[in-house]
Amino acid sequence: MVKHPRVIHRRARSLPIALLRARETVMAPIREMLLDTGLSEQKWRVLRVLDESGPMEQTALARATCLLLPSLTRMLQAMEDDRLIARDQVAHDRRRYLVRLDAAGRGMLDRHAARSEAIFAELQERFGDERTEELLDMLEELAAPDPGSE
Amino acid sequence: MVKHPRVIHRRARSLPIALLRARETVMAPIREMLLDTGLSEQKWRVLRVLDESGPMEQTALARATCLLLPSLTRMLQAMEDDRLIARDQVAHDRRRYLVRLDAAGRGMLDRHAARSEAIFAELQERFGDERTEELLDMLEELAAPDPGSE
DNA sequence: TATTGTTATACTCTATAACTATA
DNA sequence: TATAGTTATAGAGTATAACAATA
Repeated sequence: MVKHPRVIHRRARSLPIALLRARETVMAPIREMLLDTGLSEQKWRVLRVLDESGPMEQTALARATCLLLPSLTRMLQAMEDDRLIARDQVAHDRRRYLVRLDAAGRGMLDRHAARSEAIFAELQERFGDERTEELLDMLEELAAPDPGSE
Repeated sequence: MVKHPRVIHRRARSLPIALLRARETVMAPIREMLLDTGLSEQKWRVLRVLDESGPMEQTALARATCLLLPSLTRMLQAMEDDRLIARDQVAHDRRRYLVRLDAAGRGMLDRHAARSEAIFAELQERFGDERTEELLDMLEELAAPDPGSE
């Protein structure tokens, strides 16, 4: 007599949820920091990506920040008013705009760079330098589109 | 003559953004799957956590799903109407409710278990079994509250 | 005809505070 | 007095489609 295979039927631990929880933990002190700035987490992300990767077109920026283009459009309008970013129309294709950091955005990043790096350093100490790098490598690989698609 | 140390001023790659991008990549096929169910990502998360960890009180469930208690309250009300979950008042403390899967929720999970597991298996193949486990371990450790606080 | 970015709209979740009931 | 959960409310982001301008 063979037992029915469906015994307890507990599923594997969830990678998306693990990623979310890890992110919430890491973001907690950053969120606290952002209270002073009046910036949403998303706008801060826009600044960070521009700082990391330099000027980008909006479609690319949307991908890089994990924001939808319509959401990004409105954020950029507000951020442009606040001199956080500036947009330069591309000469040879006037549909496109190159988004870059503007004075207030650069200032915002500079003012919070020390705190932001301290938060990360604290985490690195808790988690280990090598493992932190390893984790970042794995996450980047996980997010990379499968080779051959670009 | 010593060069000024602030050379290019490029910041370290961002762990929160890396976590977000990885999550978006992993979630993409799940989101597609959820289109059929009519469930939001958050409600799906509630079901998955209950499936993974069994019945829980609402405050614990809010923590586990990374949702705020007021958001969770309204989601649970709708999910209760739809028989996705049920709530049992705790006998010895009538402020508390134990949330558990109900018939429709169990059915929903069962109907999508195969697809959900296939998505994860595909990822595991691309990424390697061991490294996937390792990644999950690291993420859980990262999300763990520092020892001594509980 | 396809692509870049915008506008419109409905909806959901976030976030905070104030509240109820139980302990 | 403190805690579990609810309600209220404002606001921001999500998601989809339709649109304008340009290529």
